[in-house]
Amino acid sequence: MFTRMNDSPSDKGLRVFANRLRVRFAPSPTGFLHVGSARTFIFNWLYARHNGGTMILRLDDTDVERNTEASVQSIFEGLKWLNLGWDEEYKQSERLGLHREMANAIFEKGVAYRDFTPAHAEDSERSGAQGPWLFNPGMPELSRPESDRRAAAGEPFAMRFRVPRGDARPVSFVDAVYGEQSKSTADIEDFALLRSDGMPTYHLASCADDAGLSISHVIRGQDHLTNTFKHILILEAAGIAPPQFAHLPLLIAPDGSKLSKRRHGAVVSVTTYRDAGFLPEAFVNFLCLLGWSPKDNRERMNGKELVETFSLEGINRANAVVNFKEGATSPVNAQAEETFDPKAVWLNAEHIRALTVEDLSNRLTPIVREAGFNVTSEKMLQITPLVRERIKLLRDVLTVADFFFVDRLPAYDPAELIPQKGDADMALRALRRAHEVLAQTEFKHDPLDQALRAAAQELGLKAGQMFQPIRVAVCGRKNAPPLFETLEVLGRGTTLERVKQAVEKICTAV
RNA sequence: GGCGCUAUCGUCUAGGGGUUAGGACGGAAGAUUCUCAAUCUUCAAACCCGGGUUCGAUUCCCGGUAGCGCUACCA
Repeated sequence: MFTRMNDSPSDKGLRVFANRLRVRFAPSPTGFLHVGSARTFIFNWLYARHNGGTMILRLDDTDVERNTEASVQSIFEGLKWLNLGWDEEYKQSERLGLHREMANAIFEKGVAYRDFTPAHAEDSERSGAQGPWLFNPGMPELSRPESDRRAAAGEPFAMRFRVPRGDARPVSFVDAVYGEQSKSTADIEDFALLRSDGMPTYHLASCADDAGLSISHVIRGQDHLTNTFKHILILEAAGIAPPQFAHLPLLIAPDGSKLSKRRHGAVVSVTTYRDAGFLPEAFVNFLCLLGWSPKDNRERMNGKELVETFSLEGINRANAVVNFKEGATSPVNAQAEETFDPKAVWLNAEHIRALTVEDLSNRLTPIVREAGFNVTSEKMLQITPLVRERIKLLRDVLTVADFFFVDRLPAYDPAELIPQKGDADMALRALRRAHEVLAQTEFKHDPLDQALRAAAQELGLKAGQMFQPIRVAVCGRKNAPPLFETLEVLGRGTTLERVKQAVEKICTAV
């Protein structure tokens, strides 16, 4: 919890939220919503809800060069799909005054200095990771009078934090996940607070806003673990007590590299999961299981259970692999299930089966309609129980139940109509007899079952030998939902028509 | 290069000084229903390496190795 200390840069912007648990998710709008970011959002949200705290969304948009409105929209789109919500919303770019005040306060205190080195035109092959380590990436510090003179002359400068070096000391904090952390100031460079265009850097803006918004717990990716030492330094200089930190292990690709859209494709974007037919609750569940465990062997959990069970103690420290298939193409196609982490797909199927028929039906209907089929809600309600245990992703309904939606069956191989250990003649006999039986049997499960079994016996066929040709005739393929339920939904007219067509198909094929 | 973090089945993980190292996904085999799916049963599959501490380490400590992160006027 932030407690105000003396010396704070300003009272403006430092609203005091009395002793409440407040967390934030602070994405920078430079791309789509990444699965790793989504998980960070979820963990923050869970922590807030579990403890009755406040969830804040803050757009960290201080990098004017890279931010785009499209990205803002795409992040909202992803978050909206997650369907978790948040309580307060801010934009860093609207809080610049606060950031500058903090920078100036630190400068006036003598803990920061101006660096007039021109900004490097950043290039991709920034190999600064080699060579000797520089405590000051820019230029040596100028005397204050000269610094003032050049600043007054209008020369642009970046503002750097002067990290104690000759009198190096350890900077430490306790991370809720990684435990005690410590690093010597001798190993921390003079990082920038303000860019030469006057915009704050991430470090400064983040600290100022976390303080300003009274963030009590900063839960973020482990890539910020070492940055935290800088943040502690900033906070110290500004006279503000640091929040509680909890760093999350990172989500990585099967090859151990970090998730990147360029290298790994659409599987790293949240909306891809939405478009492929994942249930948001299943996706959230899946992400939770990456780097966190309820420790009681539970896998499928709904939102309520997650909120009840979630704790920072359950978070582990090793990076987690999102086990998708490398090099997969568009996930919204027939191979979708091969593309995603198998566990995500399985969990989705689990959640689908846990849905009520009405709920599932409501989620399936728009997908079917968008695919160009006219289907009434009533009919979807009938079809849903037949597909529920056969689909893993919502979109699978299009391939599993297609024959319910079309007027004419797509072409299929007449050989499919021939039953096990049978021939074309057997198929013909079965179908002709089926046509007669179906013409006069009530289209309900039990009567159909009895009549068709009796017919099979009459013809000296095994039940399967009777049913299979009918199944293929009405579904156009061998693998389909149970026959009698299917016929019931299809109705007599369609059924008889398709059986008749099957008979003709065999005749012309022979 | 420097600094930091991490290391249990292919993947996600539980566990922890003495265990047959547990579960899940995926894989294999079988049972079951009119096919498929679902369900059930069974099987294969792991403590990175080397020292130390200890009666005993996968577990604790140190070192190595590997991976990841930071080392930007990106976040």
